[in-house]
Amino acid sequence: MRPTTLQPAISLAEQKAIILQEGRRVTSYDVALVAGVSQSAVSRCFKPGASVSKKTYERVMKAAEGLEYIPNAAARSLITRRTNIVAIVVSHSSMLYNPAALSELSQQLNRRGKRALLFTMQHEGEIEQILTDVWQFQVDGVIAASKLTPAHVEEFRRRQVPLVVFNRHLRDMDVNTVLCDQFEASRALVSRLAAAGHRQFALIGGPEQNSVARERLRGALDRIEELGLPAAPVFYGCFDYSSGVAGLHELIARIGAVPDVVICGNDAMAMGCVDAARQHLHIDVPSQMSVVGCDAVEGSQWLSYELTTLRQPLHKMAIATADLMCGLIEADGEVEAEKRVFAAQFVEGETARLHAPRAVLAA
Amino acid sequence: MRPTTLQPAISLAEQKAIILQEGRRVTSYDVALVAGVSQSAVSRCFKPGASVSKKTYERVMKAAEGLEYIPNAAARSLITRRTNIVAIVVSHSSMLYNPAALSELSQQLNRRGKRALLFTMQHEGEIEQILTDVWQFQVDGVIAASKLTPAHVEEFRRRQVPLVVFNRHLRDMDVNTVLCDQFEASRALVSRLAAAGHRQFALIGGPEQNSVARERLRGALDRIEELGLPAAPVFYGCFDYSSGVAGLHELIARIGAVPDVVICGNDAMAMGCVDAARQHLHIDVPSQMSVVGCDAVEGSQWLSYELTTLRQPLHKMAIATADLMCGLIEADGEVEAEKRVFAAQFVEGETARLHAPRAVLAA
DNA sequence: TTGTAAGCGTTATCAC
DNA sequence: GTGATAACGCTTACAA
Repeated sequence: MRPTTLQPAISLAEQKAIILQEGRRVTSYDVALVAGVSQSAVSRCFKPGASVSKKTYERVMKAAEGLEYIPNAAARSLITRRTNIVAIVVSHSSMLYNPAALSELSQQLNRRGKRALLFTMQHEGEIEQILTDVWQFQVDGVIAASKLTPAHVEEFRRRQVPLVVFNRHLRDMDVNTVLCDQFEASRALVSRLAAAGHRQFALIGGPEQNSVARERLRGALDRIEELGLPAAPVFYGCFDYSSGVAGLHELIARIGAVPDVVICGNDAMAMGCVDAARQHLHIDVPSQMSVVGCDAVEGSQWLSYELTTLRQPLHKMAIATADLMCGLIEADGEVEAEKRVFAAQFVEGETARLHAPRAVLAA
Repeated sequence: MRPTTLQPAISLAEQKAIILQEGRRVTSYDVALVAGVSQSAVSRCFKPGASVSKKTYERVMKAAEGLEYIPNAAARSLITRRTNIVAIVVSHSSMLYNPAALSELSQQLNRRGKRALLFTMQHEGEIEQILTDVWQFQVDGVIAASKLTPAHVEEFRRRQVPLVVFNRHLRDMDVNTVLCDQFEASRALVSRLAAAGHRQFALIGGPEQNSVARERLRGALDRIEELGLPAAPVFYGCFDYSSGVAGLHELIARIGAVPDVVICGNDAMAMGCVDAARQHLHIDVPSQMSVVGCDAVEGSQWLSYELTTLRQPLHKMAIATADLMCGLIEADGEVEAEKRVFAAQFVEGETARLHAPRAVLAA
């Protein structure tokens, strides 16, 4: 380290010239030199709640401003073992189909003094590579909206990196989780639709590997069986609009008739299904067939759709996730894994018939 | 630093136990101890293209794997002055209304070995706070999709942090920029619509402060005037669906008649406008009135809308942005500011009449 | 309250 | 090729 000789304070302009000439960055040492104090005094001035005299503080701050000094986070984190960075791991598709979630998460983290390091993946398989990077960057924690194996979770524990799983159901894993109870929501949805007289259900689900999509399907199928309704065919889509279009055509072919109601794994597919019904097949929605989505994204409530759907309390979930994460970072050690489960909110919309018709006609 | 005594190599298990007991992280020093080499040898093994013998390399890697060692990026960046982190500054609204842009950018950066540190802002005013953070984190560069003052740009230059402005028009500023030529696209759009016989234009723009929105308006107004068409009233919305609905009502009130065509600053507003026309006002689109959007987002091409709009080559723009940024980081010094301008692609859709009717009737 | 000095975990520059 | 050793810019005992 450079000697911390305490000279009577060099002029700001002089020091600025030196820095510029040497082509280096402004350090706390430069500030100390100009302010005429020790380097550690400068450091203390930038630490909230440290003991510094008013006089010292002012001289340091003046010098710091003059030099446009800003502490180097890398150097700080090296010793504090905190980066104030939280990684968010998210798939390309959840970003496209539910951008609000990422936006909310990022905002809630920012509000708590954390920054979001974004990792997007095309395929869930890229997780290995991403985790290697995550370890390198020494992030304070990871918020994952992606599939994780027990081995991955175990590695988080070993490395003592806090992990919160967002909106994924990691069955039987002891891991912090914030999610919406898709299973229960789907069950309740089926109950309500059945009460309105719907009997033949058909399902357009998300990708088979996706845990959220799976839960939604499971809940619906579970309740359909429980109620003794006719078996519901399932079409596995990939969350995009065209899956909804293709799904409806396929399901009708399989059943050999128009189903009473189609439950879709997200809104984009539901809107595809509505459009296919109305525009390709001239089926009136909801009088001839009901369609239900999931997520209540922006466009789903626009006049051309007014989709019947389930809204996830994204804002609350983001708050819970950020709180949980910050708690874990503070705790800095063994804490019981916590699961915060939220209920989905039903959005009535205009694409499902929710009351029994005057006279229920048997087909 | 700890002494680098060269003992004959300690056993992996033993060293693991020590680390666990001391509760510290695995360092290159631990790996060196187990592999029976110097710490600097370990460092070299993790630097691509460094000169190490095969034998040393293998011993080091074996020890590293056994200890699950991963280099600490903070320590590395302290000396290399590279963090491999690029900040992306983006407003809440562009994230919601154009999530694909962020997704593409993040992906292109990842592909080039850079990570994206995400900064979202609610209001463009938060930029000050964000920049302070950006300097702290010593990011290698910043991609900004937000308004910047000349003072901000100057600070980037002073701090020698590469800056690429994405899809914003910073008039008269010497700054790297990747954007779509909104002005020209709007002019061309008006020309085409005028050729199809539209005379009375009306405009629903984005927020007045937003530079992209402003360019779109300017281009349209410019060409409308040039063609000697009737003055077009402007409604300033805020990029959301309801602005489109409100905008149409307001514009019709102002003109005292239904305009021939409404040009909207983005797709969400255009879809609002289409819905308001069809469902509130019973105006047929496009036979009685044309509506044009901008961006060609996901939902705009769905059957219920099939919006006439302008597509920005987002993928290409993201590639250009990432390339430009990486080039700047490599160059590490004075480079001429570069502006890469892309042309918007016209999407015909079904909400605008694009050919002159058989007989053009004067009102 | 303040200054001294010892790290944090790397990379880079040397001799050997 | 390899190992000492000096940075990088900061925080934090500890001594004064």
